[in-house]
Amino acid sequence: MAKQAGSTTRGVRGSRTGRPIMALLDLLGRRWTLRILWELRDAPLTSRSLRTACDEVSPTVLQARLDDLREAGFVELGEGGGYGLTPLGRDLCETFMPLHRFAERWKGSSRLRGRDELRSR
Amino acid sequence: MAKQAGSTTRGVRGSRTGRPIMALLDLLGRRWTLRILWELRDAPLTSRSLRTACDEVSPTVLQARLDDLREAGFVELGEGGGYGLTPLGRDLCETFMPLHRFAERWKGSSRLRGRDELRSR
DNA sequence: TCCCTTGCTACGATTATCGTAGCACGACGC
DNA sequence: GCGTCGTGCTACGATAATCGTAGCAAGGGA
Repeated sequence: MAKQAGSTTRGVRGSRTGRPIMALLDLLGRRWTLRILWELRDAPLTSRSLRTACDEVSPTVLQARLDDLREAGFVELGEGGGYGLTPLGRDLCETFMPLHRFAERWKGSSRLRGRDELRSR
Repeated sequence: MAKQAGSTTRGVRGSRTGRPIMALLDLLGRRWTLRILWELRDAPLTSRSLRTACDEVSPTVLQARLDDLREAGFVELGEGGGYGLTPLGRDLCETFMPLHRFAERWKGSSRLRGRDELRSR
């Protein structure tokens, strides 16, 4: 068991605390989860175009996150293929929309350092 | 350089895309980041009580995330000790507050499976 | 001095994520 | 039938992030 990425069969960390906010924060705190939801905000995407949209994520994690999000009921796989948000997932995305405005304001406060120091890539 | 956790000196992934929302989604997508912000939402906490509040995170990651959040301008270390939100960080937390309501509704939709399948822990 | 708490770090072990390649299936044209 | 394309999805070795335990230096009382 615990196949490769191991997130599919693990459930949502913190779900036993009885506080759904913790389970939600944990789910959204996994890498690429927020990004995937963000990229699906407008229209459904196929797994491959979603991968392209997410800066060529490795398909391993992409599938793991899609499984997580499907299990959570935020994302579904359409009949003709392509991943899209469920009504619930759309609600969640609406909740995140103010983040866009905030991000712009954040940049405006010159907190994002100008110099690019991405030496590890 | 690139000390241990390596996130302090890495900058925010996606910052070179010019889209601050990407940098923000990446920062918030790191483990424990959302949780830390959530735990600081009311009052400042010392590093140790913050660690307790976050279900005993390992101090390595806690310090790394605190460095990230301080660098981003969301969190600051008070003079008498204890970490608290900056005005900007408080704004970000306000943006996240609707998430609490959503999480309750999410639980209500019986999406969080009743059975606890935490077999890997 | 002793004790306690603060923020913070070292370092080996474990886990998640990455990157490349590839599978099975179905729809198309020929 | 046959080849070619796209779909969702997986294997697996390599790399990076996270964990867990222990510990440091500095400061504040008693």
